[in-house]
Amino acid sequence: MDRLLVDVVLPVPLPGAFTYRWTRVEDAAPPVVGDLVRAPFGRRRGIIGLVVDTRPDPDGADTIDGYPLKDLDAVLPEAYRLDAHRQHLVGWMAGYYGVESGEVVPLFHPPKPGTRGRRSRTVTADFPLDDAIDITLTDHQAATVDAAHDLLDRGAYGSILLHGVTGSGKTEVFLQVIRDAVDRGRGAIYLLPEIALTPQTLARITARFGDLAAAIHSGLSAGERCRVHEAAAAGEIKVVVGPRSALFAPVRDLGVIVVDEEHESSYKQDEKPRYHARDVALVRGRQCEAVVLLGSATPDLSSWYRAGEGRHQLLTLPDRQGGDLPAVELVDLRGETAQDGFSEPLIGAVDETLAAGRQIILYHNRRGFARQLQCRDCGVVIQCPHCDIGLTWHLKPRRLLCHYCGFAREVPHACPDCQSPAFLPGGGGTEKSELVLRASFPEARILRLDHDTTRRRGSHGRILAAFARGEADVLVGTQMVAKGHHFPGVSLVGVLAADDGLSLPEYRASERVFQLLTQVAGRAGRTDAGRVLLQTWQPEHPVILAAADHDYRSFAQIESAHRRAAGYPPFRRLARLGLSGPRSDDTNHTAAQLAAALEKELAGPERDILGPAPAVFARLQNRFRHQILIKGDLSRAEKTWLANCARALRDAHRGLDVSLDIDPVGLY
DNA sequence: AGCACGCCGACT
DNA sequence: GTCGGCGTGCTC
Repeated sequence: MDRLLVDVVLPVPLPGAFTYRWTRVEDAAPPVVGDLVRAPFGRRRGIIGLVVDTRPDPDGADTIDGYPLKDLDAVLPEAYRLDAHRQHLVGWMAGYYGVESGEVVPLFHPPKPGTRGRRSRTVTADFPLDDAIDITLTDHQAATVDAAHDLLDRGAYGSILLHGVTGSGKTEVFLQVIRDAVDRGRGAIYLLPEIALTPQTLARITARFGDLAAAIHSGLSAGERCRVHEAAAAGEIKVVVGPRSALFAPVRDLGVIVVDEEHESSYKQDEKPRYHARDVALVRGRQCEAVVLLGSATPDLSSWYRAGEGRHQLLTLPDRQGGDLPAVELVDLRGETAQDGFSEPLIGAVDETLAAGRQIILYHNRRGFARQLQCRDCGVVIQCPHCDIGLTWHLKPRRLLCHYCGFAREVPHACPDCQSPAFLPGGGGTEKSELVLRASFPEARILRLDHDTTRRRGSHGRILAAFARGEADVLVGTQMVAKGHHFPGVSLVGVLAADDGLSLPEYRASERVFQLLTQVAGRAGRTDAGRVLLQTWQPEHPVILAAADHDYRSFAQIESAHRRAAGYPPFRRLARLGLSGPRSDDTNHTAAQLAAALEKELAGPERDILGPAPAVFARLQNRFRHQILIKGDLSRAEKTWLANCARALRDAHRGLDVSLDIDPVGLY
C-alpha cells in the first residue's frame, strides 16, 4: 500500500483521534498501529502521537469531515513502537484517570526521541562503599525469593507485598528475584522514589548486573535517555531502574516489576495525567504475566488491605540484619521546660552521644528559623500577599519567605498594622534547631539538610556523603534525613515534634506521620544499639505509641477502623475536582453549580458528593481554590463525563481551571 | 495543552 | 508611536 489514512491520538485534551495522510517515499515502511509518529497540528509541527488505526486510501482524499488532510511528518523508528501490552496500557490509563488517551502517550517515550548526544557528566559522590553484602539469605528472605520464583516458573501474574522493617534486607530479595528473571531471559523494571536514586543504590545494581542494567534519572541528557530506551527495546538492557516514569520503559518480555518503598507519595504524579505508578505497575504486571513486588517497612494502608483480601501475597521480613531495632523513648513535652524546642532529655542524649564520639540525626519537619512572625501587640501574623499562608522567617538569607509561591520580603522592623516593634516568632524550623545546637554544643560539627541547603545541584548528595564519612557529628534536617542511606556511625535519632502533622486536614495525616517516624527511627543504630527520642505533646496518641513500638500491624488496625468508619480509602474510593480562579466568589459559585450537577447526576446510596469547600490552601498565587470530593466508585463513562464537565466549565468561565484527580494523595 | 492572533495600557 | 499584557479560537 503506498497511500494510507492514519488515525493518531495526540497529547492534547481533545477527544478522539486525528486523521493524517501517509504516502510512501522510496521504500519506507508504512506506519502500523502502535507506531509513534510526528505530525503537524495547528501551527505546531512534529507533535508526537500514537497510531491507533490505519486504512488504505485508494482515492487519495484531500479532506476528512471538512478538514483538509495533512501529511504525517515522520514515523519514529521501530524502537519507539508500542507493543500490544503498552498500547492497551495507554487505553487503560486514559479510562481510569479520565484523560484523553493521547495525553498519556508522552509517558511512553523520551522527551526527544531519536536524539544522539554525548554522555552527561555522571555525578558520583564519594560514599564509603557498602561492600559487606551478605549473599546468604535468611529464611524469610528465601521464602520471598521462592514465592517469586514459583510465579516465574508458572509464567503467571502475581503480586507480592513484602513488608520488611528497615534494614531487613529487602533490596537483596529484589535483586535476587530480578536475577532469577534475567536468568530466564526475561526483563525487569525496578522503581524507586526519585530521592532514593543515589549513586549508592546505582552502584549496587551495576555491581550485580553490569551493562544489562541501566538507570533513568533526572541527571541524564536527552541523548542518554534515548540510548537507554533504544537499548531496552533491542533487548540489550534487561533491567531498567528509575523513578515512576521508568515504569513505561520498553523492557522486553517483562518478568518482574519492583516497586520499592511502595508507600511513597512521589509515585503519584501531581500533574496531568495524575497516575499512581504503583497501581499502574500492577496493571502492567498483569498484562505481561509478570511478578510485581511491592516493598515497604510501612506499607500503604491500601496495599495492606488488598493483601488482607488476598489480592497480594503478604510476606514479611521481621528481623533486622546485624542488630535489633533501636529503643524508642517518648519525651512528654507537656512536663518539660523545653527551651527553643529542645527538652532536657534530648539535650542530655545529644551530650552523651557526642561524648561517645557517635553521630546524631535530628529531624525537624520544617525549614526556616520560625514558621511565622506574629505581632506581640495586635496579634497579626504576617501573611503572603499572594497566598493565604503565613510567611516563614529565614535567617540566611535574612527574609520572610512564602513556601508555596516563593514570594520574599524583608523582615519588617515594625508591625504593618499597628506599628509595634515587638514580634513573637512562632514555631521553630531546621535553621533554628541548627542555631540552638551550635550555641549549646560549640564543639560539635553540624550539617543541615533541607530545601535551603540543597538548592544547588549535587549538594544533597555532598552533604549526605560528608556525613557518611564522619565529617560531621550532627545532621539536622527535614524529611530528607529520613530517607535513603544508612549511617553506621549514628546512634541517636531525635525528633523535635513527633506529633506535628497529626492534625493536618487530610485523611492520610496519621499514616504520613507513622511512616515518617518509622523511617527516621530506622536511621538509628543499625550496627549497634541505637536510641531514638521522640518529643511529643501527645505521648498517649495511638499512632505515636505504635511508631514507638515499631508496630505496623497495630497502626494498621487502628487506622483501618478510622478509615472504615469515615468511609475513606481503602474502604471507599475518592476522586477530587479542584477549581481555581482569580476571584473567590466566582470560583465558589461555579464550584457550587458543579457540585449541584454532580449531586443530581452521581449521588446515590454508594456515592457521596462532598463540598464544595475551600481547598486546604484556599488561595495560592492569587488564585482562589475550591474543591469537591466524590466518595465511591466511578465508572469509566462517569469519569469521561466528569472530564467533559470540567472542560465545559473551563470554557464557560474565563480564568477558571478545573482538574480531576482520581485517587488523590496529599494536601491540596 | 500550546500557540498565534488581536485589541488596550505605560514606555525608549 | 509600539512593546507587550493575556482573552479566545483553533487544531486532522
